[in-house]
Amino acid sequence: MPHDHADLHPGQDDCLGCTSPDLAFARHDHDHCAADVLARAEQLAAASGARLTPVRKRVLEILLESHKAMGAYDVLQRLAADGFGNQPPVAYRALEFLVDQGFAHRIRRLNAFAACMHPGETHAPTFLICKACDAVAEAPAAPVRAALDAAAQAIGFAIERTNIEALGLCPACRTVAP
Amino acid sequence: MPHDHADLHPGQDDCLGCTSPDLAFARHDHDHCAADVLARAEQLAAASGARLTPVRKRVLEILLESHKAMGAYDVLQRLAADGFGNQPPVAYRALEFLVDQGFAHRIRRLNAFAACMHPGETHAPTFLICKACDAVAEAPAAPVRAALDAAAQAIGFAIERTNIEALGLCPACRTVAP
DNA sequence: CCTTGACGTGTTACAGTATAACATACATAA
DNA sequence: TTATGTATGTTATACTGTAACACGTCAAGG
Ligand SMILES: [Zn+2]
Ligand SMILES: [Zn+2]
Ligand SMILES: [Zn+2]
Ligand SMILES: [Zn+2]
Repeated sequence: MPHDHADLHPGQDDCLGCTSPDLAFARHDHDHCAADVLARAEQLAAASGARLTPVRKRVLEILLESHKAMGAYDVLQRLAADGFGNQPPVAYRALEFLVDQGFAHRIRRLNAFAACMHPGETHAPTFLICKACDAVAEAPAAPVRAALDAAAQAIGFAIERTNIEALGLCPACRTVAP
Repeated sequence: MPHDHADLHPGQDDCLGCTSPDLAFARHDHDHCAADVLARAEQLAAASGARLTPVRKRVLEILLESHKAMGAYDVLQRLAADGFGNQPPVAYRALEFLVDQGFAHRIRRLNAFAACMHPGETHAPTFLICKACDAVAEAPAAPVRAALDAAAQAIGFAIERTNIEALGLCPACRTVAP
């Protein structure tokens, strides 16, 4: 989904940075980053008939405020402050919707949720979680998934869903604390 | 660690089945399977100085009763029935020890724990979880881990620990419920 | 011998995560 | 209109995990 962007270099016809895997770990124009993902999610929802209601959209906005994963109860606090319900199911249901639609991912290692940074694109989510700054990036996972599929196929196992998560240090935090 | 096994074919000098990844999904001599792993764990503990105390050993035995993952509270119930403490920390501490020693793995998708089926061998654990029969197998993961390392290295991320889990249908359950 | 310190176990109490079940509201369709 | 499906809100409860302290054992060092 091409879009205008003031910072584009001459001859650059799209904001390539928006889909870069390491963007989460680098300083970048995150307002643009988040707005772009939100717009794409809205388009996808409209196209598929999925109802991105106020609560659900608000939850996605909240997740998109940073590249960190948020616990359901943190999301809930924000929702309550915005006048929505303040009971756990309110947050969990909205999060479940977003996950089902592919607009968010569940990071099981953290008992938390993160906005999907490239909704619509089919991707076997693979997460790199920085233990120092808590940022979460979706890494390019095609080769990982292929290797996993091969291992499964070798023994006749049919994979339906995967959770691939790696904990470590992002490029920025590595240099600070070796 | 070679060992005697009555079922070995002539010319077979070790129980190769014990390390086969799909063993968890196939009918097999599980008593032998579990006893073998337990013996290996005991040897490793003795060699490293790690203290495989009664509670810890009992927890490993409990995990080894099947190829399924068990929740900490299920383990705890069993411990209590055996006369050990019946408070959560008793189970969690023993499980933590086993995980630290590489005698068990934590399956985050299930909030549960499973015995490691090849302790001592360095392995980046990758789990195949059957959603029908709940069996959990550790798959050969070297290629998966290599692909993940490559993806991480490409953006300068230093991986420390990984959780790679796949949910699906095992060979046996596939044929029953397509 | 006795002390000291490390470690393992047991307990209380609590924190954090998640869901079941029911009530209400609103949309759309028959 | 009435019915039906879906979304939201609420109560209550279940499930998962940890902090902190008390007690016992054992080995090292006085
Ligand atoms: Zn961003
Ligand atoms: Zn970082
Ligand atoms: Zn077995
Ligand atoms: Zn199965």
